[in-house]
Amino acid sequence: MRTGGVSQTVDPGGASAQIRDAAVVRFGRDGFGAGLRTIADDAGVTAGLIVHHFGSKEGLRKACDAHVLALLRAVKEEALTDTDTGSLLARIADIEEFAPLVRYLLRSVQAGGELAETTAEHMIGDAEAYLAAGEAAGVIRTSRAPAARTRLLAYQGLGSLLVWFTLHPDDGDDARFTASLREYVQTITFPAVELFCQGLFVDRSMLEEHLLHVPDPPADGADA
Amino acid sequence: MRTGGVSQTVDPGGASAQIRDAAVVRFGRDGFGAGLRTIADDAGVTAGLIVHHFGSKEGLRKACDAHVLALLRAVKEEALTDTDTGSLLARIADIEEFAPLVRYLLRSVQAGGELAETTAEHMIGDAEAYLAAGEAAGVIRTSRAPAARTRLLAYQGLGSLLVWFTLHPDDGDDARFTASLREYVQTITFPAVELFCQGLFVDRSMLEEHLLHVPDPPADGADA
DNA sequence: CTTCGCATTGAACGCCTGTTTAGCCTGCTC
DNA sequence: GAGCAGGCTAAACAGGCGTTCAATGCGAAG
Repeated sequence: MRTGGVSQTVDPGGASAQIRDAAVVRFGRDGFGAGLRTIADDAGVTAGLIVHHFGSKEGLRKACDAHVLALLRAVKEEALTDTDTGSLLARIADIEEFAPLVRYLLRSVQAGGELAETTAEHMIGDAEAYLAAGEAAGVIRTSRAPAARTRLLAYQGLGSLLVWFTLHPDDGDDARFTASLREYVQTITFPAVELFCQGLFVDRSMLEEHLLHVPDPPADGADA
Repeated sequence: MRTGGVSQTVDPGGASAQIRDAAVVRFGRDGFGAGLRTIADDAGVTAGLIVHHFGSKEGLRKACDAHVLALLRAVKEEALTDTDTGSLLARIADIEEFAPLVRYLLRSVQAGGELAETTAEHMIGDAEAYLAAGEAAGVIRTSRAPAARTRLLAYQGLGSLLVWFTLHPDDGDDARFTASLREYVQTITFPAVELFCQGLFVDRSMLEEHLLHVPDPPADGADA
């Protein structure tokens, strides 16, 4: 109904918004190799109009990037900070309306590029805030390399979600995508909690060995 | 010298092997969107010959998949089982000769498909063996959901490496790729050891809470 | 020496890509 | 009502894609 293209009576935001929305969906489904004509068909317009509005395909993608980023930022504001950023994303995608956004975001991380970096930094920031709050509340252990730990957790959370996403292809079916993410959370939550609570090794000998060999643990994990 | 294409005096394995090797390098560098003519140029042949030998582009990719998988399997046999499969991959890629193979593998995981699944299963198998050995030796804690824990660790290891790989593009420079992976290991090792030794939370209350809500933790993490 | 077979080539094909261009058609302004 | 502006379309363009095909050259077998 929304993507009909023929009967947009209210026309929310004009045709360019409609194109952008269709592009987010199509890019998320098929990746960024999707053709302009396909997107144009989805939006009920022509390929030329896309170029007319966005200059080029890259312009369209940047518009999508900005749109998705802004929308997810707004949504995240309302949600409480979650234990795991991957779980947070999955929970957001559970709201049917936002599934395409999350899918677009994952495709974007998969493909690399500016939004991928922004997303990673964003998740690192989230993790940092969560860890700091936990440390202050006394429920999270302090680390000898806090920044590196933050980065590790963010990469692990985003990365395992990405691997799951890559390995469980939905055929553009939002319901399947949502169900898959739900299954991901269900599969991963318990072992994650277990790992975070009791670690993996029975003693700290390995850690102390590392501390001997590298007296100065990496202070940060930032680069570029 | 090896990829010269003009002066293959010994011709190891024939031209089809040469094409395959060039394809592994080019696919690893540019992704699977790389054109047949580009690969043909790299190998010093024509696009038609590739199709003649491999039937189609997909046939070429499958040949690359099989080749890379066989080669990395052979290499891994020689190496001792490492703590982390990501570290193992990085260490293999450190041998200059194998960097293109690892890059191809990561591209493959990034793109999804059969080799991605095989790789994931492979890493899960490695992790399982490592964890079982550790449990038997009494250095690794037992889990209430061993299979799910194994899967989590494999996904985290592969996923964080993949995110790093995506976020740190080398321009097809093997040295940069190798250096990047080395930096990855260096960045991630300490916080990983710390996490595995002491966990993240100061007590087990969160775990016990989960055990109350879900009296039967997920026995396995397998699907499909 | 001839003949066969196979690796290999270069050109062509049809399709799809992003982009450009010319023109239409609507609605607003004077 | 005339004229202009701009959203929008259809067609064409140049280039890349994977694939096909006829023809070449070479090396081995008879």
